[in-house]
Amino acid sequence: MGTRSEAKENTRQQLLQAAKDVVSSQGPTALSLRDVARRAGVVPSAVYRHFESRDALLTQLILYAYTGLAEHLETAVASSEGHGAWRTAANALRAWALANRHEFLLIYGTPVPGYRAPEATISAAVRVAAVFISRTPQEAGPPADPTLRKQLTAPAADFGVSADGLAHALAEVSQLVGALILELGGHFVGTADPADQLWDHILTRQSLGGTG
Amino acid sequence: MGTRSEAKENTRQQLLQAAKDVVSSQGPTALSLRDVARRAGVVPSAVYRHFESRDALLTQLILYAYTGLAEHLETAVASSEGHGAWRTAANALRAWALANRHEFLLIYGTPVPGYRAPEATISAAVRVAAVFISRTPQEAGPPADPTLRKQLTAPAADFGVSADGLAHALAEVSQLVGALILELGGHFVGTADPADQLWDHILTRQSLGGTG
DNA sequence: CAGAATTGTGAACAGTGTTCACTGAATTAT
DNA sequence: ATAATTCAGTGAACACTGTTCACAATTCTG
Repeated sequence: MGTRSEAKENTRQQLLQAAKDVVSSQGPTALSLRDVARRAGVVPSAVYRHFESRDALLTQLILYAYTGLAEHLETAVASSEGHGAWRTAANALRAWALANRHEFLLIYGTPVPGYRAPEATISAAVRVAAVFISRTPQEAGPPADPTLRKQLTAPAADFGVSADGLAHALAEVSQLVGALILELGGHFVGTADPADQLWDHILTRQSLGGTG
Repeated sequence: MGTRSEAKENTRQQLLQAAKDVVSSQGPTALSLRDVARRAGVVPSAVYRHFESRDALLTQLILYAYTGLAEHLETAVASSEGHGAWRTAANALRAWALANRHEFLLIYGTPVPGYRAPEATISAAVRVAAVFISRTPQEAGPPADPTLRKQLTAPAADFGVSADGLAHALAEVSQLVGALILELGGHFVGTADPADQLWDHILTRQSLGGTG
């Protein structure tokens, strides 16, 4: 230790860690650049040596949230591959969302203003999507419309599934994300709260879905 | 005119209108109390004669968003009652969400920090939910688990449907909201973008769903 | 008409993100 | 080895934010 670039990396990591702590416990709106600097033992303007702006710092946190979720999902499905992989992935998604609600909402909640996804974030998002897309049953549900199939054929090829399979996956993931958003937003209070049973019910519906 | 209470109502309405304009065009994070005061031609501290805080002002906007959506849905289904009412409601939901994205995210996106739903908001939320719940097919999808059915029986009675029907509605609404959240968040870019066809596909799946 | 109530004022406070001239030490070039 | 350059970190400033408070002015009430 002792080199300048090492020092730079150190305080950068301290800034990131402080920012993660704040977001994880209080959410992104509570993220103050000055507070982060304070926690890292540095003056506010020093943060600009490492990040272009407060939003750029937040963008980094979004990236970490994506990769954290992707790794969580991948290890979950890896330890129980085969049948029921979709259910395993779905349950891992919910477990992660409940344990990291602010990070989950950072990804799937209201987009942060002026945020344009950088390349690294996109690939991390694809990692998350791939876990589900590659584990969707091939011939479940009604076939996609010709227009939809045409739209999805190319991207489906990238994931190694059929257009119908991708359409199926997108529809099902929408349901999972929607249920979690509603649960985290307290929209099930008065009906399905806690939402554990409803979640199981949704998974059962999904595994029974299809034309036959 | 000329009375004090009328004047109070006037500036209050001006403040609300200004706030609505900002949120509608730039989203809630761009809502500045000082800016709202400026637009209403009043000094910042005067806002506190009408609203407890900036968050209280935002809460009012959430309420307006709820009632606006509820009215939109109700008129949509009223003008085409009968068969296909669910599809009509769903399409009205999407149309409203796309035309009022910030308001939609105000309701279903990341919850604003420190927000506790007041009574008026809850009843408006119920209005929205009721449009869908009362139009769900009774015997579609797998039956709910005993635990889930027990949980949902009482609230289902309030809506005049069975517990299974409510479980069905909650699952389907989750899918609709999830698809819209993902669409508005740009998560379909690269796959189902624009998402019109995927939306239709989801609605078709929903109308075909069920055990028979 | 006198007194109470309350809408709006203007100044102040603590906080925010961001910019910029600067310092001092580590790196590189001579 | 010495001089030049790079650059992480500093501290002061700017324009902004939400919020509070003593005060003025006007309307309502007894």
